Amino acid sequence: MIMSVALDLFANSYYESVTVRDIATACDINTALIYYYFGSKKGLFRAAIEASIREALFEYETLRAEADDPVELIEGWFEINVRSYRSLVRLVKITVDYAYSKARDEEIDRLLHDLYEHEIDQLAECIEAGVRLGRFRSVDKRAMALFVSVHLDGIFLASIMRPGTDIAFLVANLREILWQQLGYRPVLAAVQQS
Amino acid sequence: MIMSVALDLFANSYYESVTVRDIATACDINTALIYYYFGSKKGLFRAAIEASIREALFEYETLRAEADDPVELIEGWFEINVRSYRSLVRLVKITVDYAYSKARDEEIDRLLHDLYEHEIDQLAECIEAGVRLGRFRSVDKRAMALFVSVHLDGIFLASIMRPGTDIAFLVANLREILWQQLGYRPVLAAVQQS
Amino acid sequence: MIMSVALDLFANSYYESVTVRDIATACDINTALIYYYFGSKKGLFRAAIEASIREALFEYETLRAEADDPVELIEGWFEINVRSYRSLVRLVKITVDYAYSKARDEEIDRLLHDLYEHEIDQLAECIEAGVRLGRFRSVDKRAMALFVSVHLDGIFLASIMRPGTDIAFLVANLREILWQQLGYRPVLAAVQQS
Amino acid sequence: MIMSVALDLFANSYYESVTVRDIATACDINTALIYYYFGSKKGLFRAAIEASIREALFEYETLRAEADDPVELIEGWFEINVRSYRSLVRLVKITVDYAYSKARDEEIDRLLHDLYEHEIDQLAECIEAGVRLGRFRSVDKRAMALFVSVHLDGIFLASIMRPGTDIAFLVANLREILWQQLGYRPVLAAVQQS
DNA sequence: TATGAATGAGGGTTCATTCAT
DNA sequence: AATGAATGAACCCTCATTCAT
Repeated sequence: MIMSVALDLFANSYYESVTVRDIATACDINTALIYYYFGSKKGLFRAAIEASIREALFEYETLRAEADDPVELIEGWFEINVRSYRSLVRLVKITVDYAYSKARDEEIDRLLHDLYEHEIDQLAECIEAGVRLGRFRSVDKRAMALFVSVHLDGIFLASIMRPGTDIAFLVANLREILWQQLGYRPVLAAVQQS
Repeated sequence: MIMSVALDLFANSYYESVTVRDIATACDINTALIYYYFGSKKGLFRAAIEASIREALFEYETLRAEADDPVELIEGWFEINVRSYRSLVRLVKITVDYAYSKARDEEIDRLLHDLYEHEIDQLAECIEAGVRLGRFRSVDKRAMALFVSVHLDGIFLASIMRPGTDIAFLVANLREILWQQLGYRPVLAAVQQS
Repeated sequence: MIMSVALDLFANSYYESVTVRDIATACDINTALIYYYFGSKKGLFRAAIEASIREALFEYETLRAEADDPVELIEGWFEINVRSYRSLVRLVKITVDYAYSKARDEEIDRLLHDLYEHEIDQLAECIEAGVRLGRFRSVDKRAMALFVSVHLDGIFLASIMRPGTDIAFLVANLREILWQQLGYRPVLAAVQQS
Repeated sequence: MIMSVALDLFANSYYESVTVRDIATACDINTALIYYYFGSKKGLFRAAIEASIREALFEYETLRAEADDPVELIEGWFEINVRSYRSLVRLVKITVDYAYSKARDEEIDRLLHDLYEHEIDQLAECIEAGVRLGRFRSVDKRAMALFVSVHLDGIFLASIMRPGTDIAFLVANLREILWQQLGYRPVLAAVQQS
């Protein structure tokens, strides 16, 4: 699909430095065809970023449907972020680009806001549930959720800006600190259990 | 100074979407003059990013010269990041741009590496000193330093990507968690109350 | 055809002083179209010079196919040079430009070399044939061919540098001297009278 | 002197492709100084070409003052052209450039015309003298002079356009043909005599 | 006499976009 | 649905030239 290629190209440089011809060539199609499908370069960008956000939202949604236990959910959430690391970093990159672009789009703005809101809501809910179940210490659930979410962004940013960053290590570090903050003793990782 | 204006413009959109004419107009000078001084758009970019990095390094250096106590140094470091928030976010933005630019430059690469290395070294040193003095719990000093540094990047990224982000709050949050992790009780008014 | 217009413009001033915009305007097309077809100004120049050389080679080839008698061939060759004088001078001019251009091109170099080599070969062959048939005095055929070829260049150069030069007269002059050198008495009307 | 450097640069590429900065740099002076001395780029070009023409005229003048015998004069003339070949080719090149430049200048036009006229006059005079002395066959002196002059231009052009051209050989060739045309038997060159 | 700084005009080239087919 | 040809606007950069010193 055209959008997938465009997404990769947009993620690998700037919006402005990816030419429509580049995308067309990468897709092995004619330039004009992109206009036939997406109307404009911006239209293609919007479609691509929307797809990427929806994909990320879908993964979180899926996790929620599959797990129930708060610890399990949080662990699953960390796993997703390590597993889907590539496409998430890509999304972060494109979103940074978008944040500075003049061409704001309400639909995209709402989707982005939803994505972050959703992430924090879900984390906060898990924490609350854990507290309710007496497994976590009582903390400001939203502040803690925001803390984790922001740190994850930091990890993605680090993977962009600091060559040789070990994402898995940083996520593990964050995870441990989170459990400490929540006064939770993990059972020394899922690996041991199975 | 031309570089300062250029820095602002580069930080406020992409490298590619800032035209040399834009910069010249903003500086109220002739386009050709930029080429007279910097040789090329890339040359200007390099000069600007270098200046920004040096400025950040200089602030850290100054702090180190002024303070001695580890807690004081760390508090000072947090303060710098809140105070110089605008120019640091600007640097983060430009650096992300640079990370994806094809035109890598050894000098800039080294400066960026130094900047991060320096930051972590200094934090690690402070933590070690605190541990030696018996004021902090014994922890993996480099992992902890990396944790703080990465989280700070996350805060800057959040301020770019999430409208309405309260940097001061996020930094205070990080600070508190750091002290907790280090087993240190800060004595600062606002924090004491909670 | 774009190339033909470009050829004229290139021939009428320098390569550097003909702007792509000039050519586009003269062709009544858009500037970008030239890049669409030729990739660059240099590309257009190369294409134009190549076409000109091929055209000249083609004329000589045609002559050879049509005539057989050495005298006839040489006379035909003189005729071509008088008849196609405009495009040949144009080629000389462009070639001088090219000789001083930094952008040498193997393909063009070979074509130019071929053009001159071909001219001399053909003249030498004619002379040899004439000698064999006992119609010409025995001479160093290649030196004589080179002599004629070089003199023709001189005529073209003169037509560029000396306003009011009468090409036809100079060619007739050269022709007469050649026949004298070859000990041949032409039977053409105008010449017989003198 | 500035003019000498400019002459070299102009001769080695086009007028338009030599920048005033190039010349200034080559002279190790400031760009503005050229404007101080010559008023404009064109002014410098005019001064340079004038100097070159005068130099050539001076050489011919000198020859005339030194020799008297027609054969000697013609031989001397051939010698000058071989000896000063480099600066003469340079003049030819610059003159071709000039011929196509829009910036015609009456003074330069007259000088150029004089140069050629002078050359032909002198040759014609020599031929006439030789005929009068019974050493040359009776010929159309001006046609013959023009023939030699044009051929020499051809040789210079060939040296520009055909790599590996042997100027000395071509001049010797021309010389021999001239003597044949004049029915003069040279004493098998100065070399044999000494 | 000599210079560094500054400028306006324009040149080659690219690119998003459109149109006829 | 798909394409090759065509375009206008703009971009980076260079250059002849001027000016204050």
